[in-house]
Amino acid sequence: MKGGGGGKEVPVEGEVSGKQRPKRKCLQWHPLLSKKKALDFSEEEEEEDEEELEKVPVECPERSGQAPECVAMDDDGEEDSSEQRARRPMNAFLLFCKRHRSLVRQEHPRLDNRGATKILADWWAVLEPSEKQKYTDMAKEYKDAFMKANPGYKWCPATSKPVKSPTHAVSNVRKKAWSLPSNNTKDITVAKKVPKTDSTPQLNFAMADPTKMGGLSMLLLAGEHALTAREISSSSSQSGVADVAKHTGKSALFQLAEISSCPPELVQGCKNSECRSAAAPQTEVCGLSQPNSPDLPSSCMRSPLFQLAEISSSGSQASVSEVKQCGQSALFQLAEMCLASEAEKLEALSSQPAMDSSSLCAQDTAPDTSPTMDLPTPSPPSSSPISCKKKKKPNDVAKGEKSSGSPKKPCKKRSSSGSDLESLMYTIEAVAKGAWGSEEMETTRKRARPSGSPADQRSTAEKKKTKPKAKKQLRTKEEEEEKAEGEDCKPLETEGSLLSHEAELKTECKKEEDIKLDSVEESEPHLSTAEQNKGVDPGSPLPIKGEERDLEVKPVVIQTEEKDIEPKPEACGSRKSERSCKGALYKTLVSEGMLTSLRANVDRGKRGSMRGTVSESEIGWTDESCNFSQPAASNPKKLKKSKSKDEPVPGNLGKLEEEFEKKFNSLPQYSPLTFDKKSTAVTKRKKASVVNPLENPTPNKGPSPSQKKTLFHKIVSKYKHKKEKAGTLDKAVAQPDPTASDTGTVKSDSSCVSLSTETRKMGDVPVGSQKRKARKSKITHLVRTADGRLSPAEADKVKELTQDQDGKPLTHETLCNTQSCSTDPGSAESGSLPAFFSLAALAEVAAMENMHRGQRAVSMAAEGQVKDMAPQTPVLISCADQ
DNA sequence: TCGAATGAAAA
DNA sequence: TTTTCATTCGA
Repeated sequence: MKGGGGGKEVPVEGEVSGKQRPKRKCLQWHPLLSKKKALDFSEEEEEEDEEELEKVPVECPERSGQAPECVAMDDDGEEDSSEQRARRPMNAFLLFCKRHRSLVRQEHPRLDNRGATKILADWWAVLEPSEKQKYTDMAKEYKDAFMKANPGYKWCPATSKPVKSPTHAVSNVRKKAWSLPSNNTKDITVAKKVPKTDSTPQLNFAMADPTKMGGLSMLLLAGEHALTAREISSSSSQSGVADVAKHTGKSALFQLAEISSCPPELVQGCKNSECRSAAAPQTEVCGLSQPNSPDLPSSCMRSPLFQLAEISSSGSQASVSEVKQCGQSALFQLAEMCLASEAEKLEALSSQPAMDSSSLCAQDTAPDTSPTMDLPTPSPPSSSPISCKKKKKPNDVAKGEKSSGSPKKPCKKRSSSGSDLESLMYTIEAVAKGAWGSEEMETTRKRARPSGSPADQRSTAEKKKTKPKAKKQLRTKEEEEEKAEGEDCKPLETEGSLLSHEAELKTECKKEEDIKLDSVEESEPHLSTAEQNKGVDPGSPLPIKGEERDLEVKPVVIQTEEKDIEPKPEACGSRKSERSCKGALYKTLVSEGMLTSLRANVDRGKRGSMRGTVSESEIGWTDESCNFSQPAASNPKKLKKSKSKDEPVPGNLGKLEEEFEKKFNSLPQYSPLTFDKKSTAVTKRKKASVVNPLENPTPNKGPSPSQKKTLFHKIVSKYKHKKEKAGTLDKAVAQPDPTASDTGTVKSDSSCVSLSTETRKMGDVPVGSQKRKARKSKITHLVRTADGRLSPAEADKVKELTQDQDGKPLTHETLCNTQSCSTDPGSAESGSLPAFFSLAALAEVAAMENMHRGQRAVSMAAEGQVKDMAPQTPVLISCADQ
């Protein structure tokens, strides 16, 4: 340990830091440090955050924190003492690994890091020079920045430490590595704040804890909202809720939700009290994270919107048990209020019976629950944040996959509850209007500004004002959902409407726009798919629903929470009559639930849980795939943001990191498919199998499904043409092309072909240092014959894969069930598109399992043939599964 | 704590 | 030329 202390200089606070821990030894260097740009965000928020952080005694860094210079200082200090050393900057490969590991893990949940690393190495090897160049440049830039920050930095600290002892230290440091970010953050924050608080840095440091980081990052990423909320809750007094609303543009409701959810609130409210135990103020994040732990990872992946939702939900989750005590009340109340007001308006309209919702919940729950599991973990909070992090993750994973832990339910509900309310509101209105389509949009907008509505009268009026933004967000979701419903009739329109919604949202929400958009985008596909899968019901019921709902609306909301836990067959039964029309509520809930699950899965990035839920997988991939397929690819921003999720980066840094992340994110993230295509490596195949399904969904975002099909054909045709030229196209890198999905696919295809040749070369050619090369030879998974046959070694792997697939079936089943419920054989088309993606994936899997040729199937899929197959195959599969 | 990869820097 | 170490996180 360090002691840094001594060395450190840290003054008083240092003492605190003194406790600190060894972490400091290696501070990670963060590019931001050098830059230290302050975030755009209000500093205040940051400060508060810091303050909160501060509470935690952190490390010494404080000093470093004070000024950017400090960074250098730290570095120096580091030199002085091993303690402070900055971490060496990551090289291109590491950056690549960092960026893609999650993907690999997603694809191969079972795969451990080693395996993942191997795969990554393979990918890296396959990666074209131009592509690599990006990472190389990034690494260089990173290094340069690092060096600037730490002029005297020596790669090998002091005398090479004897491997072990130093190593240990290092290892420790590594884990703490995050601390570095924290430092950076501090620095950054410091730069901003420097003058203000010395202590702040310390806090940041605390944040540094991986655990916190995750949580914070999540929160931060989610948006300043959380921060804002904190401020508010914290009573910083600086900004009132209204102010916050202004800043964030959030709706009051939203804010409330956040607050309720937010630890800060808990903290304040309960701060000293038990709540804290659940989530300490500093730990708040942890607290959140704990419950959300699964989320954390996901958060990375998620879009801001999701994060927000999570936050709200998480808050509730975190406290789940506690929440009841502390948190939820406010949110729920608000929701109720809103509902009531709207209900009044809509009275005529109607609401669905709780029953339906419950039933839906139950369905959703299954999938969702797994991810949501957070609750169980909560206990851990007491433990240090770090512990929380790791522990939780595992838990999450475990839970995610199977679990059905009771606690989960609450989470879901909560998350859904908040949004549900809004969604319900919208839905109701929409129903009343009777038009889900474009009109809905308008409706939602109107709602957004509830002022007009009678409800305004209520105390909620204020809230409403603020709400609009939040509502908008929700709306988007709702709209999507609604659309989804409507999709039954008009699938295509949905997208269009979404787009329009987005546009609207943008106008209204300045700050959050991006985030929302992202979220929206993400959500859209999910929702649509989910809804479709579920099989939405007949549109007819809608009107009816409205009527019934009126009365029950409130109850529904409340019930929702309670019901979450319990499926409540009763409700289903009673309302079931309406069953034909699953209420919009259900959908909403489901959709939300889906989202939640997705989030968790996504976050996890790893685990097979994703596979379990199609939607989840879709989402996860979506993000990634987006890069490829989406035209959006051109817009790094969105992608980046979404990607930001990927990076678990520290919450504190949030802002700073964001910038850095942007850069980092800007780095192309290649889909497994790409690699697969490029390299036929078996491993990749596996991924591809998974990926394909996932990717398919992605496209959804962009073009409508129908369009996709068309595109597909186009692509195919293009592909053929291009193949000839392929050589040039080899790169097949994803996103770079603005052209979007089509291009991506095409590229991949072309790349595949061309790559195959090159790939082989690559494979043959030694990639890295010769040393490594030797090791590489060891790598079996890569081995593959030109034909695609597996080498013996591969065979083993294949087996493994098969097994993996075996595991997947459950997922499929679940999907199938869902679909079956929702989809009627005939309904197909609307559902088919979304469903089919997932199905396609399933089909692939099935193929894999059944076929020794699985490989081929995969390759096929990769090429895009799958798409053709997908529609049909899925059905078959579904049947089989069932 | 190891390991699996690659790369950069130091020894 | 060889070592370290950077990231990641399951065994």
